[in-house]
Amino acid sequence: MRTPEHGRAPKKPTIDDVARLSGVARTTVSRVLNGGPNVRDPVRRKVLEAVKALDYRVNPQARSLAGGASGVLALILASDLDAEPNSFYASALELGAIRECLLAGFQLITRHVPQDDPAAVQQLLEIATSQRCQGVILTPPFCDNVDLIRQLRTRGVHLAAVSPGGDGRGLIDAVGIDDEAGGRDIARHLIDLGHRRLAYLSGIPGHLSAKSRLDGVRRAMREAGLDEAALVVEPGDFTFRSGGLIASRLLSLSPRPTALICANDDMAAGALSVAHARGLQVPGDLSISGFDDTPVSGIVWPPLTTVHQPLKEMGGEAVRLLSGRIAGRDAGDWTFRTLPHAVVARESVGSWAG
Amino acid sequence: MRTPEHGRAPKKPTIDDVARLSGVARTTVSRVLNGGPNVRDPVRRKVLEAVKALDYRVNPQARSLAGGASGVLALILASDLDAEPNSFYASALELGAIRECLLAGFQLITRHVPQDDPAAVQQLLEIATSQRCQGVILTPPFCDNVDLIRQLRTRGVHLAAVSPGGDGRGLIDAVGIDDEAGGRDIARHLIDLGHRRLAYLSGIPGHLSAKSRLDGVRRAMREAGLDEAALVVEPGDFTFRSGGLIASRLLSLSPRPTALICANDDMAAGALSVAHARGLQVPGDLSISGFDDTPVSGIVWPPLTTVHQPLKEMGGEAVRLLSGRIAGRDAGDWTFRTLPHAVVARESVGSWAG
DNA sequence: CGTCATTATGGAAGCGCTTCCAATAAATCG
DNA sequence: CGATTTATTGGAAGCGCTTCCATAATGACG
Repeated sequence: MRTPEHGRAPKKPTIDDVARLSGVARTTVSRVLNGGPNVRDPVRRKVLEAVKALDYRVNPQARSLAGGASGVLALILASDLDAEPNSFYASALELGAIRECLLAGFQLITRHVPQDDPAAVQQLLEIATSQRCQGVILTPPFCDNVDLIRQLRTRGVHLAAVSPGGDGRGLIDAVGIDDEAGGRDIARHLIDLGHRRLAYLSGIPGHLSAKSRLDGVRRAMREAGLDEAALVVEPGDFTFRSGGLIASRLLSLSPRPTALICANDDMAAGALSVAHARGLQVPGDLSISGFDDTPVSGIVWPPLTTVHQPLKEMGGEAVRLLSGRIAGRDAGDWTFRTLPHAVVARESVGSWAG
Repeated sequence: MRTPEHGRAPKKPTIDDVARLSGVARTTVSRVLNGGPNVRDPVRRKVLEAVKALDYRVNPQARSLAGGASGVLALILASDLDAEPNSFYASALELGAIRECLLAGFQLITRHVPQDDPAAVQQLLEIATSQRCQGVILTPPFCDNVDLIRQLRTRGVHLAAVSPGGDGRGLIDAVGIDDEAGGRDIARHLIDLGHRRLAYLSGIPGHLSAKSRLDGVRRAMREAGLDEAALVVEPGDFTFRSGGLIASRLLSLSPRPTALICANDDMAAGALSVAHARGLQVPGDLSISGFDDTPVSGIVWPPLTTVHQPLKEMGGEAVRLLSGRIAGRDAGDWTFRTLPHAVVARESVGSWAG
């Protein structure tokens, strides 16, 4: 186990080697390495030279052990190991988080946890404790699980949420867009273009922020003087498949809706496929809008009109919130950081003269 | 840093607590925990009970430090932090690798490294050494970089490759499909359907396995008695964007190709968009095939005929190869494990009577 | 039963680092 | 310029675990 057959695993230099070479105590080297105060410039320089000469790197395992901080953050995503790989939504969040972790010196582990599994909470606690995570980033619907939040806190883990629903906001540091406004904006966009028969393809029930989007859609209808009871709402689960399934159902209605507002881009893509399969022109016969502005919206034809969410920034910001708490920089009330959203008009939505 | 304001970071039990409670020595507990030999059953049981009673988890940092093995593997993917998030290709590989890591008790870190950056090699070495990785999984085009392989080996890192090109196979444990056969199969599929004017949208130049696919396409043409010089080959970079760009160029040719063979699904999706934009019917006026069978192929319209690659299995197998070497189970010659591929016929390819 | 090979268990020394605390050098001040 | 502060440095004690080596218990055997 110690000696690979090929390439003789060269002995790595330790902090003591650096100390010896630069003629100072180990403590001083540690101070230099960690940007501690009270080190005179010539000493610092000497140490840094030795570090370079030896090509020394701190051993993160040793540092964690001694420092009592694992430096590990976890990003918890809802999904299933056996299901499709990362949706773009998850990837974007992860990318933003990783980048920030690199900067802040944290290590990020990403875990996909089945959302409807009753053992999910247990599994999550297991991840957090067995990896000795210092912080956990919760995404919907986990971030809306008050019990889970409490249990993680009890274990001394710091928490941040991405797009928590109404309740979560007072309980946890969080980042997100104004979902209600997002829903209103996209609906108003459609209404302004003349659409009157709208349908909403929603995500999973427990997803509160997606619920807010629906509230926003309803508000837009009220504001436009439309009967919000006329809005057809169909529950889905954010997948391409469910988007298609729901769309099939909706397109058999008569009169059929002229615009489908989807809770995310994947569902919109599914709806789009069904429209194509039925020979409907998009947007001529039917308009379809997505949500998130993931790359999916640019890949399908026609490209999706959607609501942009700055996912990478959201991932990064979540890490920043966490690192603030961990360092003890921030204290006191939970923060909710609202990031800007925007309707991105592409070709999947057109005007309706009906 | 030690005392979060909320939730008082309860002191976690250590191996000594377990030892004390079960009335044995720390060594014995360690033995039980690591499945060591020479522990009598009653003792083992006692220890396990104590573990459960205390809800004890080993501290991975301490274990690494003492054991001299970080337990960290790295998956290196070519891309750019600022570019689009993980393509599905990368995600699938990652997913497979993570799953296997969970089983084998390793921790996986995924890093996206810019492929054309001259500093990429340096960056890679930095990742491997600073994280003290025990093993690194290289994907194209990194797995074809002989110099990189050598340098990592010198540092005592174990290596495995996904889809290395011809050269890489003798240098490193690897997993992949028979790319040449994949290329031949998809080309033959097209040829059998009557297509004669074929074009190939290739990936980046250094990507040897994609090169093999092209060789396969050529072979299929030869075998069908076609002039392989008639194959138009256009260099791309595996992105949606480049697929579109190249397709625009190709579709202005006259006579224009009747089928576009793309080096991956993303490029095929890009080509598909351009075809739509030009009002071409797919597959009526033009057939388009992808490669990889990522979810993209199901999302676009019409769904892509493509070559399935078992990406998740490949990611998992790479980890297995690595873990075999690390444990010293395997020794001797490098393994190349060939996994099955398959042409998946969907709607983006049709017959050509021309 | 004594003897020797086995099998189980425990003691103790680190792994490489941070950090508390004491010690020393430099700076400040009346 | 001696007495205090204050800025720098070093010593030493662990962090929680694995592992080498010694010791004790058990089993095999004639």
